[in-house]
Amino acid sequence: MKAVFILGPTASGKSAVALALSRRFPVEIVSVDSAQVYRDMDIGTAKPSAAERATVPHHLIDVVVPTEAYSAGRFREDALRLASQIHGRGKVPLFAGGTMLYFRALSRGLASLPPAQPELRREIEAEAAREGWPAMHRELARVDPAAAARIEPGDAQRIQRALEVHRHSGRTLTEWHADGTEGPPPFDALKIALEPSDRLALHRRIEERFRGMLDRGLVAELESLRRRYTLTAETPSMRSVGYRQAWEVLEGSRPMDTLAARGTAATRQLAKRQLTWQRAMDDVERLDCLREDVAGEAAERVERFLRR
RNA sequence: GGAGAGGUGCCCGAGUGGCUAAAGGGGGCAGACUGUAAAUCUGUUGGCCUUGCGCCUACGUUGGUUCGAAUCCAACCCUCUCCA
Repeated sequence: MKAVFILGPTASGKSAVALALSRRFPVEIVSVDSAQVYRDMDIGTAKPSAAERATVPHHLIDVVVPTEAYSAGRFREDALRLASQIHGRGKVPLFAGGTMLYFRALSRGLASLPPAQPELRREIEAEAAREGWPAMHRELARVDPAAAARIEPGDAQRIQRALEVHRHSGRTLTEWHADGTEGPPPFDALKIALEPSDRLALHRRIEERFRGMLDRGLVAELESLRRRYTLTAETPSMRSVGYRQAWEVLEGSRPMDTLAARGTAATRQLAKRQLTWQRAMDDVERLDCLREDVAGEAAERVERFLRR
């Protein structure tokens, strides 16, 4: 069993490479993208167009509504299930995207942990609102000193998660982690990482791309999302790059004319974080995404890999 | 032409005599990261080096008051608002 991974920061041209590969090899594309999973969020997540999606099956796009929450754990399950279905059809899954935690969850596995408990999260949130996160961190230090030592007192999200796991299961996060992870998936993967040889060139591309999103109506898309769904600034989908900045404009807390600059900066930061992950990965083939013929170079690797 | 308000580090912005290389935010840079990850958090951010309670440069410009000025005074330059 084989699979191909194409990972890279935003605006590195992953989708184009994936599509090019799909014309030469019997693949189905599985998106590895924590924002493209949301239905009706099309412009800001740079989803492949309907026409592109018609040429080759794309999976894990539009799988939840924007009010829902997705997760790394759910991604792993979905991805493994899809991989086996695709293999069953005699094809090769092509995982393409930029959510590095999802890639990691897929290739190394996660510790088996209880999933998110929305009611508990609300409960913890309410307590934190009363007593402050430092107090919650102290509580964590009592039940799970190792986790508390690892997690910064200001890191509300991780404190919440650690307390949630403990309150829900009676076992600490540290104990769960000690059980180890699920391990690698049941297939061989060729991992191709797209990396820009020149960060500034990528930054220019990002700026152009974000302005393009504004021209195509990112703000109008968000307005329509707000009409159709019950969303808040804290809804996970609304915290994604571009939507968050546009949200601030619609709320009046930021002037419209700063949107392009703020959105571009946020996208740059995203790309940087993605690259940090990528650089730390081993067993990946690195290709310069700025090269004219990246797709061709990627195709060569895939050719060799599939023939092996 | 007259009356006000204002010019601070890459940007925004606080600061009315010493504790100020200058709060805070943004941006930049670096780092952490196990079911929210396009998330969340941490550090750093004038220059130089012999890395020192060091030297230099810096709060529009020039000059002045003072032991000491981003902070007070004068003149000048520029920006904005209102009146003509």
